[in-house]
Amino acid sequence: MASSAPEPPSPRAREIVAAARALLEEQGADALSMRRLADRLGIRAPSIYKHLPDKRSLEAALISEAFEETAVAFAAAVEGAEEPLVALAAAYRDFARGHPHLYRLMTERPLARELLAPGAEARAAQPLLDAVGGDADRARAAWAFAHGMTILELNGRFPPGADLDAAWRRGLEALASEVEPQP
Amino acid sequence: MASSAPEPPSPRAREIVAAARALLEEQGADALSMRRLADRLGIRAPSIYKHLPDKRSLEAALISEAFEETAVAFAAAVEGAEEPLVALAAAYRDFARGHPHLYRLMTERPLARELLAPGAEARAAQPLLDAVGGDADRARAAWAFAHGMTILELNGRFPPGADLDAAWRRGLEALASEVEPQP
DNA sequence: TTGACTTGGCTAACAGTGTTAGCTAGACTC
DNA sequence: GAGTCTAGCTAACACTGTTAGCCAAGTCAA
Repeated sequence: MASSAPEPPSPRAREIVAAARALLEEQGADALSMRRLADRLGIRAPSIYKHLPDKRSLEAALISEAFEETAVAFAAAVEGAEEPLVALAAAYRDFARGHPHLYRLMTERPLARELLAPGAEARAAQPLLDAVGGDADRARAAWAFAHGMTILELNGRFPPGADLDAAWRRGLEALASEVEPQP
Repeated sequence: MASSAPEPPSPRAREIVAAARALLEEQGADALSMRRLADRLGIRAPSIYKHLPDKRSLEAALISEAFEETAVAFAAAVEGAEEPLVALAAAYRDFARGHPHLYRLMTERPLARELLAPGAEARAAQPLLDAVGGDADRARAAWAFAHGMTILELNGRFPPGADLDAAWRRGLEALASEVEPQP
């Protein structure tokens, strides 16, 4: 039933994924075609299928890798921070701005979880849960806010002169504190 | 320099856009190809180009239409509401759940603003600005939160059992009130 | 050393995508 | 009636992901 257990990638598969990463980051998702990827590797597109079952798994490998990187970056940002949520938000935004195409790939479609490295998604999410003291509702609201700000900015959806730093601050202030129980 | 002024669509063009809307809503973005659209209209794909310059404009027409619809729905939701931001958020979420493929089309890529009906985007945004009393920073933070919750839900990114109503409430409570100036 | 098997390339091909060029039947207009 | 415009058509191009089948080179066991 599961389409394919995520076998540990061979060295050659890892080379291919690395080339795909470079291609994606340099030229965006539209440029990440099997033929262009093969070109970059000096081989023909069908040869890629000797190492990876299909394009979905290639993308899943990129996403797994990105989850591991964000897990490290976010944990470092939260560690010892005075305002963990603010620090985490800054790290989140930095990652997305530094890797816009990768960030889009990670978020814009339903996740092929069965193809990801087990636990990668959870490891990336852990620093946020820590930052809000385990309050899952607050964590989800904060993630939604951060993702919304990020993707709307990446997609150029805010007006040109908009002060996005101010909007980030406004949202984080609102979400930073515990909510008092309703009287 | 501008790729093409958005000429007022001919009646036939409007029929084509209507068929595209139905196709999109029923079967999703992947199904919205020029050939499948032509099939539904009983013609061949190249004939569509007699009425619309390209697929981008077709999508832009769908997005314009959706902006007009949301402008009406959101204005109605805010009008006379006790908690305008909460009412607006409910209307926003309802629209996205009722038209998930259309919502994705509207938000997932940079907007081809030059192809949209002039003012459509602004009309759709106005109710939010009203709901937050003209505070642009709060409006952007609220939009980001709502879009984040919406698209992460549509993409199945929250864990299966997650109480999203609670996360929505948590975020809206935080964003509903003015922020007191920092002491 | 030889024979068998595996690895990792290759070409050719298929069905699908958006799009363009060029043809034409019919309707409309002077 | 002649000319022109409209809205369809077929054929084709350059792409996309993917499969089938071939083959040279390397590995390994008898």
